[in-house]
Amino acid sequence: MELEQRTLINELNQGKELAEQLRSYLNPASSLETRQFLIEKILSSYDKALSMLNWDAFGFGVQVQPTILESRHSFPKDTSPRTDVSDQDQDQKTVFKKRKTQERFTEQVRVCLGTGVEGPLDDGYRWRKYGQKVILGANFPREYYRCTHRHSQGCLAMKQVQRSDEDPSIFEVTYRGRHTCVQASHFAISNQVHPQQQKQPHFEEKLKPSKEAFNMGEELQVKAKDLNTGEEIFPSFFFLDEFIEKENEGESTYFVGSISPAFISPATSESNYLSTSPCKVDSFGIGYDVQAPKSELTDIISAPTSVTNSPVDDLDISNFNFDINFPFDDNVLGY
DNA sequence: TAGATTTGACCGGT
DNA sequence: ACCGGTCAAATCTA
Repeated sequence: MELEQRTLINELNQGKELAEQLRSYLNPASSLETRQFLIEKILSSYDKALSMLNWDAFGFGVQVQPTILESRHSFPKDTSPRTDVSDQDQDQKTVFKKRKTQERFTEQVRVCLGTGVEGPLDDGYRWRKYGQKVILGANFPREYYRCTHRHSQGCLAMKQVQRSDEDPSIFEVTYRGRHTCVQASHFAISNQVHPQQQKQPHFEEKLKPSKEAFNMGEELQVKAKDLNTGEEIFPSFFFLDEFIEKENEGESTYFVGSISPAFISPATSESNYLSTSPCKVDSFGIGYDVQAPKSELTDIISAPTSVTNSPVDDLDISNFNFDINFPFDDNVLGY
């Protein structure tokens, strides 16, 4: 808390000083690069400060600028982050009322068996398991997860994972609430995030046989394209290469393609890269597909399967440890 | 040592 | 009373 306050003040002060520096460089004699450099640093400082305020780390109870697009269905107001420990008792009493009113949706995640994969693949968010329950009539226990940043950022997103009885290769993942946290991509900018944030989600830790395949080298570039707009999405948490709507027994379904083998193995062929077949097996024997009802999926902002609403949209990379002395050059700045 | 997981206890809804 | 969901202390792990 104290550290965050100091960091916030530091960022704001830095922004002010840089703005003053910039003012002194406004004469035509100074180079364009210098001015551009200063502008970027100023923006970076303010982004960091605003990001911290968005976390509500100081209990201001306000969001400076919503970082997540509003859902068409509004979420309950009372699910805002808890800022007072003394609220815990009352929170405990009202938890079930909240549960009923909270937005939720379910997706099915298929994982090919016999590959050492024992659970759904990483969905891009960091989750903390808080419970496991044997469900009546179900062969497999239900697992309960909440967002790792529940306490640090007041994020109330949760999910349940239930392995299907009929098809053990299918995991039904039910998401509740939406992410209000800022999560760094542990794939794309893992070299910039805090060491604690670099730790891979537990699902990935279970992928012992294929762990090397998931080893994100710094040189590995991950790109995804939204086929609807042709727009390139980068970085992507989910490495989705397709986002195709199809009709399925009268029910509209988003069919999200398999994890790109290009992600798992950059050396695999391009034909695999565009595969959408369920449980596509790549050279490492890993497959993945996701299905969710369109009507629900589109309502859930935090839905990890939503390309347009991936956490990346909420994440300004400048928020994460861009050192103030980071040597921006013209290429980086894009001028 | 901090953060994650496990697991029995507890709670509220039905 | 039963069941699903959550808590929290104990334990694990990097």
